[in-house]
Amino acid sequence: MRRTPNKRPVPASEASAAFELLRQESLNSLVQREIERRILAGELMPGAKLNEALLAAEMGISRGPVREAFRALEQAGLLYTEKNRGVFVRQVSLEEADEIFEVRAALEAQIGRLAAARIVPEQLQRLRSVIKRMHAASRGRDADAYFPLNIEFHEALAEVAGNRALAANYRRVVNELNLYRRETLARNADIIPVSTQEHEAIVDAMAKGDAALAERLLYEHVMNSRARLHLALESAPARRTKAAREAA
Amino acid sequence: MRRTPNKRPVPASEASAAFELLRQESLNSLVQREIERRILAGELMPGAKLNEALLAAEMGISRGPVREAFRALEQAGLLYTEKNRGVFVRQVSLEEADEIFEVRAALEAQIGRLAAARIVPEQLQRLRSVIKRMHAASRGRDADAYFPLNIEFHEALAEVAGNRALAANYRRVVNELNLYRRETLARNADIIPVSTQEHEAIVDAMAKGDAALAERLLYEHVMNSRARLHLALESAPARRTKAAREAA
DNA sequence: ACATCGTAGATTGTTGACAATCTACAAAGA
DNA sequence: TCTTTGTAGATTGTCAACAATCTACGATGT
Repeated sequence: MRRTPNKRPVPASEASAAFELLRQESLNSLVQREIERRILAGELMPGAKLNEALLAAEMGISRGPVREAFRALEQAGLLYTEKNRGVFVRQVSLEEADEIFEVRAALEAQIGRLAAARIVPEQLQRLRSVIKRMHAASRGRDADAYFPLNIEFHEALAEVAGNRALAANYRRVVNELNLYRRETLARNADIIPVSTQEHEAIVDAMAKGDAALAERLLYEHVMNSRARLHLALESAPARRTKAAREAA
Repeated sequence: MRRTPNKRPVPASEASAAFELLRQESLNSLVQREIERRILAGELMPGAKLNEALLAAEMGISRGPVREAFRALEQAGLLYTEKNRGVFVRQVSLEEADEIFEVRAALEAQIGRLAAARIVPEQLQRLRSVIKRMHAASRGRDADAYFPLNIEFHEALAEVAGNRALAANYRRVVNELNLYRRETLARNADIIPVSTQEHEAIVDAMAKGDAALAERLLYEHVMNSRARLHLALESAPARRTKAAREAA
């Protein structure tokens, strides 16, 4: 590191690690990951404003790298910029979410098709273990436990498909979907048993090596998720969120 | 504009236009579009290095906005950065291109499904007009005329599908595919008649409102394009490009 | 009381300068 | 001749300062 008036010396044990880190990562990529983490963790809600100077000060750096990270995250669809007014966490409307679900369905269908053709017993076993834990969460009606399992399941599928470009596109789309009202999305315990059942059918199709079936089941699974979201919105109406109020 | 020591006064007629432009667009977005244009126009070949200071000087601005544009284009998949060495136009290998074709196939299939359900006579007429011009290019074996028609056709389909998120994803993926050896891709006159025929079948399916057929035909059309690329590579082997040499 | 105007403070957009790293090339040694 | 070392120039990474714009709020006039 060079010219670091605000950083005290670091113990040698950390020093080499920090050295290696800074050797290949520049500040803007660190900032980018940190902001992304805060958004996905829910610390930054959709519609929230990000202050350049404040963020830079928090991280002990200047505004340049922060601005670069902003541009990358804007392109990734997580932020949007209003000139001379600032950058904000993107808000995804229900209409946009509906559209993104259709993109996700297409990508997941392709993931299913490829994964069914390439899956090996070891990977199949891992998927079944996830489903086993899903059943447990389902019996306990434990939505907080189910949510990460759902992510793990689809993430594992994306890996099995063995197509890095496809997996990267899938991840970006899912990230965008998470910008739709984080707090109400898929936190409904009622849908867990149905969703688990669909997951199980998908794995069964893959065990049989039935690519066409896996493709169709995954497509329908995504579109069913969308339908379940709409259903949940109708039954639990108009609990307006902070982000939604700020938008209005 | 403020503090412009290197820009002479502008005639009043232009002034208001420039004023309105700068009112909503910041420099980094202008730089971003300019670089994107140069890449898509082939002025910047895959593997080429972009010099921050040089680009900034060419456009009469400082390096800050240029760096911001770099980060956005990096996220968009058009550039990649090697720390302390610079940014380069991304090179897409044949293996990557194969993967991206599978992503494109999934997206186009979805476009086909949706477009078949939503297309109106006016849009159908426009597609048929494109195909008519394709036949003309096919008879004349005019690859230079066919290439933009192909883009226009698929672009029109993406519009008909009526899903902005899907169209945006489609465009990014196609842009990435164009980074695979621009000079050899799809410039082969032999494939024009076959490709035109496939396009025609797709439009026919949409005219019938057969979503499932349109979906399948578009999927196969993309995968056939991939196969035709491989075929062309085998028959016209190892004409190594400047970009490929630099990569080695 | 209400609307309009104007000013002060805060925030973003852009710049130029400095530090760190890389690259090319020449000098020194085997 | 070949390899290694070292140095100068070029290029990237980061920073701090300045300019332009926006926002909030009070003064002014009706």
